[in-house]
Amino acid sequence: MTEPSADLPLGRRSRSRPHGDEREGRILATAERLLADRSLQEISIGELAAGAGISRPTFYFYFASKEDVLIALVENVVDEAEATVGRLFSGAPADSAERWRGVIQGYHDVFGRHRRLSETLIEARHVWPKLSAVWAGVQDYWVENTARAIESERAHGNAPAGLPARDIATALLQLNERVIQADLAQEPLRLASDAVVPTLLHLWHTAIYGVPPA
Amino acid sequence: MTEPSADLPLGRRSRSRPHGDEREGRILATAERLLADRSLQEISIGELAAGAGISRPTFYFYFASKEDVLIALVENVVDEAEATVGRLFSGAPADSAERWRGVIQGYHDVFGRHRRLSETLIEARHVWPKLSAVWAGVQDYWVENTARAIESERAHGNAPAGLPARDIATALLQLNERVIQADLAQEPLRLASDAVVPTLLHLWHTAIYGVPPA
DNA sequence: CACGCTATCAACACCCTGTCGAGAGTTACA
DNA sequence: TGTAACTCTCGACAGGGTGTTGATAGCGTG
Repeated sequence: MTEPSADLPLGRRSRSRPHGDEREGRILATAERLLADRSLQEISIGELAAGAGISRPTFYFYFASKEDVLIALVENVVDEAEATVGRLFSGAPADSAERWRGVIQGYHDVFGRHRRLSETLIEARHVWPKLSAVWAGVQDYWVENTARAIESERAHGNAPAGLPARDIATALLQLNERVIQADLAQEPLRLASDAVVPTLLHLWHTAIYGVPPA
Repeated sequence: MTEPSADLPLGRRSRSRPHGDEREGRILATAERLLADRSLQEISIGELAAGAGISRPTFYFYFASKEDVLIALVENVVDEAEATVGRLFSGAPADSAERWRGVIQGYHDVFGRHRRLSETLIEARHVWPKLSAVWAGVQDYWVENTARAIESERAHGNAPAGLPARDIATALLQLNERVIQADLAQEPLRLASDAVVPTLLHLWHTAIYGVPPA
């Protein structure tokens, strides 16, 4: 029994809830608290357990790994982002430049509101495959919406035809991700915080319409 | 003596070379070989040492850490990139669209030629501070050159004035990094390999000139 | 009240890192 | 040529992390 049996839902063990839900919440809260100072790699499962007032083996009763803790944390942020940005895609766009600004600003705000967690997410994505899949789903949702919006602008004659809308949308969202990441992590080479949204908007607007924003 | 004395060059111990240079080369070769299958995090120093035919403590005679091995490896790729792309900035640009295509293509080719190593570099950047500093220097060199080229296009009346050239250059290079990373790592959400250069070129061209490439 | 389920943890096996100290081999030169 | 210094090597250790096992305590329910 060294390898995990792949036919069980590995995430957490049980979904009945006598009162162990509180423990679970305490583990999550501890993780978010410790994340303020150190990366997830530097935080041990022992610390997470101690912070929640349980022993290390008990941690494994609630989560199969650190990765699962992170995923649970990330799901909240993702929900928040969809609530903030998703709205902008569904409503009728009054002014298109304003719509794109809203998308970029929203993306920037949500990540900024959970700075350390977002940083952790984007860094840890490459290390943990399950997290990677979760994040890919989120990205796909945004690319899909963006591509549809670009096509709609083209159909209305507001934007010229050109490269596939989905390709442009993919590149633009990866652009956002990287620029915002550099900002969050205060990387040595980054845009000044207040230049992030204008610069991104410039790239989005020229890429979509062929002209800079008004 | 638990903490390292910070006044020594920690990278390697000595610079006389009886024949230990060969060992050093074997460690690097082993690292590059093992990197083909697994991430650097998954490769232990014991394996690196075994691959080079030495014991684990002996590894520490040549390198202070795995990070230093990676940095040594990365320096080669960086030199190659500067040789390929740097040339394009110094020569007089015949056709400007061609020049930018050359920059993007060069960037893409060099990374593609060292796929796994580039992937490792970009993922590991966040984990290891010394590597992070090395990479920041490289990025800065490219941003500087790109910003100068944009300003030169503006001065010649080929590109309109607008946002600070350095901000645009920073965003564009981060765009490249992220899009190429997704391609190298075969992330689920990525551009098709042959769409990478055209799409990037479109974003660069519209961002700099306000119009799509011819 | 006894069975099953939730919840808990001490102890274990294992792997990884980095260091210490004792040496073997080589060179340099007195 | 003997010895001192320097290069290079590794066994053994200390310390820390992960994930599992197996024993156990309490709770609810038929």
